Amino acid sequence: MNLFQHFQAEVTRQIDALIAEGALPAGLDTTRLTVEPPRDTSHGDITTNAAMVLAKPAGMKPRDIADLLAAKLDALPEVTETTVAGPGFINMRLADDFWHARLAEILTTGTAYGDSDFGKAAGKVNVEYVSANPTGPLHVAHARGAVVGDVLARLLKKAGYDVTTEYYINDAGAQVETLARSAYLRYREALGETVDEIPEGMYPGEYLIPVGQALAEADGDKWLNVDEDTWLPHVREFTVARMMTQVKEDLAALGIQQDVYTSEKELVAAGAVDAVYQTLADRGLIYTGVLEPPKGKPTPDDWEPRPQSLFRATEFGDDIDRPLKKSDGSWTYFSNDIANHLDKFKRGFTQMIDIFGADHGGYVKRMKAAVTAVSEGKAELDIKLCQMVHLMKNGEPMRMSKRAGNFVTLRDLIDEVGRDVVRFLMLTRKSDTQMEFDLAKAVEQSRDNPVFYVQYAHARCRSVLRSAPDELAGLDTSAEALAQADLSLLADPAELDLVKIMAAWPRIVEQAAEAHEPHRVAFYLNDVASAFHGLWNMGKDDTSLRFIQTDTPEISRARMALVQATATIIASGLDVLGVTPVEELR
RNA sequence: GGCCCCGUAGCUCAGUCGGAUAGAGCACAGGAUUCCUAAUCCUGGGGUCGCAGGUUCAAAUCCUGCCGGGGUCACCA
Repeated sequence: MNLFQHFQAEVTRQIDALIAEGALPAGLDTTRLTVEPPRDTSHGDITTNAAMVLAKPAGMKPRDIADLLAAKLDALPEVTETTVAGPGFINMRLADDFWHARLAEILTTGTAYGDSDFGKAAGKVNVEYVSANPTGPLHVAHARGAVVGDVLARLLKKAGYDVTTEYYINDAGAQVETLARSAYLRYREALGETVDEIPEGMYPGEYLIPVGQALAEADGDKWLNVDEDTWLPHVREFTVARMMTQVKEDLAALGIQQDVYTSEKELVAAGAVDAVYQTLADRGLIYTGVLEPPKGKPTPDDWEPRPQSLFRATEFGDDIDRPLKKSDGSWTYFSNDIANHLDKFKRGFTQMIDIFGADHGGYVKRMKAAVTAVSEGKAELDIKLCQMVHLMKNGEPMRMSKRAGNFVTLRDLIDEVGRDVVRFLMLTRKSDTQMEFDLAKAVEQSRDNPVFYVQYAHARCRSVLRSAPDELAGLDTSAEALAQADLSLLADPAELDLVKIMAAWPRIVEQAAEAHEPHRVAFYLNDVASAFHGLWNMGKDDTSLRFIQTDTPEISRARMALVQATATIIASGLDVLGVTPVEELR
């Protein structure tokens, strides 16, 4: 249960009661009313701005409304204390029983705690991420987008959304042809020819050597003495397929497997682009025009003012109208991507989320404009831009050149620090701010390393639970058994504080999902771990606060419930992040 | 020059569809070891929320204009 939502409904009910009594005028709008945790916990457990929101429409002073409402709320069984403070906040303190019930709820629900049907009514959501060109293995630069997209999808699922994850394969266009020509050189090499140097503009990477070998093995010299027109389509298919296999393997190493892979080439071949062009043309959204060269910077050498097919993106909030065809008459990348998004809309997605790198920032407005146009305003596109990640080692920036033998591929990074560490650390910053990723800190076991810090808290919990049966005469530490413990014995403020933080998890899930901000989960887990470590250390100063009290088994049992719940919450959060909780850290 | 993102403590960053006295970690100073270990915790100082206006009961948050950093700017993807 999201307790804040629960009390928001309660506050609204009490307002209705006051209206029925004639104490407040009818017809008040309560949509801006919020029930939240107060900024300062000394103010209470929950707070509402109801009185301030209602003051103007009711034509009353905020404090007067607050006094009326506070008297009503004070009568609720879960509320032990209400105060009116500041400009008209109503602060409430909740009964210990209420918090104990939340603890029991966590234990009986397990890691499903925080699951919600919040997103049920939102319609189908599509999250497209990575979508890297299949011209080579994934680079470290892809790591952030991959993690952000994957965790966002997991988060949305937990919040009740109907989510599909997708990878758009850019297998049309000139770059995959260049890839094919590069692979062809490796193929000739495999058949014994000497290729001194990979020409400028080709892909020189060694990863194409096995591709050439595999092709030679499969087809022998079949493609050796034929025209490019003959071999190119086959070599292209062959190479792209190999590259995509590798991309999928690299993503799998990060724990990512997308639901749907859409091929740009197949969309084009199926006529989807022609169709969307026709649709837009029929609606008068395409015209032939000449674009101005960009101002404020030198005009490109090959600039030629020429008439081209333009999409009226400016009608949907873009800055200029955007070209749909290249000078050779073929579709632009943008055209194909419009077809891609229309295809998603036709498959029933009314909410689309694209995860892009920050270098695609200039593409955002036109794509949103296109989605509005092709869906006639019925679909919504959110684009999350992931800023660059600077790889560091001991505070020194790492040059990521292949020549220096440094890390270049995503796989290298995973091999170096591990999948869980990559996943967690990519979420320790908001996605739209640049971040540094320090390879030394990433594997360090210290407070500096949030992955470790959270895992350590979980391991401590598990450790105590493992040793409890020995020290407490075979105590049953299963969650079901512990939910039956006398939780009223948890009365220390520090213990209750931990419960309160854990009880906030459902709200965190909903809010992070709604905001499309998966990093909030990582920050929340840090808070849970911090509260737990703090409680742990209190037992060092005051042994009566230790979890295991051999002479008072009932207290121990209640505290085991607290520890079990903490492990559960951390595991639940880590599950959203796709990180495995560890049992021990030895 | 246009557009997008960022600007919060010495450093790295949080900050809830606008809410009360703006928070955390690092660093610095001092202190705490029978549960998983001081790999952790506690206490302390530290701020014109880039600048200037505006909107209102209330602005780090929304609007406008500047300053600084990054990205991007027909036909590539």
